Amino acid sequence: MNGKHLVKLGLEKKAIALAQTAATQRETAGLTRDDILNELRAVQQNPAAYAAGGVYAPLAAELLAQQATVDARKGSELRAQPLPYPTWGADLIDPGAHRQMDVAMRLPISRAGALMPDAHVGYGLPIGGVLATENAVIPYGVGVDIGCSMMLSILPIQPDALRTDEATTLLLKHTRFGAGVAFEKRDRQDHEVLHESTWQDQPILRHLFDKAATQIGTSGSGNHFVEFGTLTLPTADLGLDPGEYLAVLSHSGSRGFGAQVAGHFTALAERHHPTLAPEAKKLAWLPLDHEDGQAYWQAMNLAGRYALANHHLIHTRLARALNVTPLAQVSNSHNLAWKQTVNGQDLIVHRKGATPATQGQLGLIPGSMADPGYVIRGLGHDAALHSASHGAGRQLGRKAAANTLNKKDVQAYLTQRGVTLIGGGIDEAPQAYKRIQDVIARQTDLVNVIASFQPRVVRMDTGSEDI
DNA sequence: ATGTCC
Repeated sequence: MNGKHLVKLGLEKKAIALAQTAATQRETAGLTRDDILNELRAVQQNPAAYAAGGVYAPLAAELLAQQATVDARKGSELRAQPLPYPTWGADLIDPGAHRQMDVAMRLPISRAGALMPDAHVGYGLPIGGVLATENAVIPYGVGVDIGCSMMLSILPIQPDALRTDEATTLLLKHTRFGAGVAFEKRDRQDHEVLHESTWQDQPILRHLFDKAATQIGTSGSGNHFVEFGTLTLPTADLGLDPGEYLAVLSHSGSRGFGAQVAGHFTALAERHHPTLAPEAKKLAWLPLDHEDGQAYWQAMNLAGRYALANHHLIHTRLARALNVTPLAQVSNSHNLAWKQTVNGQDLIVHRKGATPATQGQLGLIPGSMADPGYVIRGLGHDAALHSASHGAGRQLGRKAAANTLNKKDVQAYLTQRGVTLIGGGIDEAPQAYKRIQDVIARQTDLVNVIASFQPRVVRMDTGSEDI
């Protein structure tokens, strides 16, 4: 037996060496060359049958590994051309966001997608991107802040009945902001989400429980906020008469817990797809029929419930301090994946900075720290995968905002609109965002606006450079 | 988004 025979079988370097070793043993056992070659062909045809043990086991293992690599590469290959997808407000969207969406639409698991008018560049899927996949979930298609969401509480209080200084005191006393911020043990908040048995189902959830328990009820950094403002309801809805109401609006996420879940499963997804093209690396996915995909799905949904619980605690404390019960509440997640039927197919719809907007569904689209936010009802637009924008969207990146905007202009903008700001960084300046009115105008076929909310006293984290 | 590597 020599190398030539083995090359003829179609074996490669490492496999040839293993085959040679096995063949030598079989020759010693008295088999003819033709018998051995027949055995080798049988191993090639069905390596799994020989992997458990015996003289051909090392060769069989190598052949199985080779096949797995080939399969993985094949399963991770991008389409030559992106599937087409509709865009709302293309005139407001920079080319970078489209380039990212194009890569997402080349994934073999992608089936449909849409770009919302607040879209801008993010990690992996662009912010404002909606992506429907088959039997797969993309951790970075959901984003780092899993379950990031909005909540509005409408209070039985006239807007001018709460003075600005009173609102300021309440926000300072009852909200906590900043990366890494947690409550002291004696101030720790409680919520039923912390009592779910889900926390015991995975090592990473067990590990992150303490962090989650100490951070629940806090707000993070960046664009997260809690604010008092005036809600204007032009026609009866939400079980309320038309009129003006004092309201609390918050933007918050799943804090360190969600961020670490996202990091863990993104790394896991990348290991699932080692041959994925570099431009799609941050779009690595987990199959939902695999235990890793199921684990992400469970952790993601827990982070979604946790983020909403976070809002509830913030709103409950503020309402209690005012000695009132909210008349109505609206909330929605805008960083999450949902099971949804698309064109008759059961798919996974990722919304990364996009508001679910199925027919009649309530949602919240905030503007900026000084511009109005809107309560909307979805119109269930099929091509938008029943979605809308999640806000105004960035016009300037954080660095660009810090470099081009100055405190004086931001203060003037706030003063003109009668907005008091506690904390807040220059990178969150209203001028860093697209005009919310423009963004809303580009999606009149996706949502109906039913009420507007003008911020009055806003609390955010202290940014790298204060305003 | 997150104490930016559990």
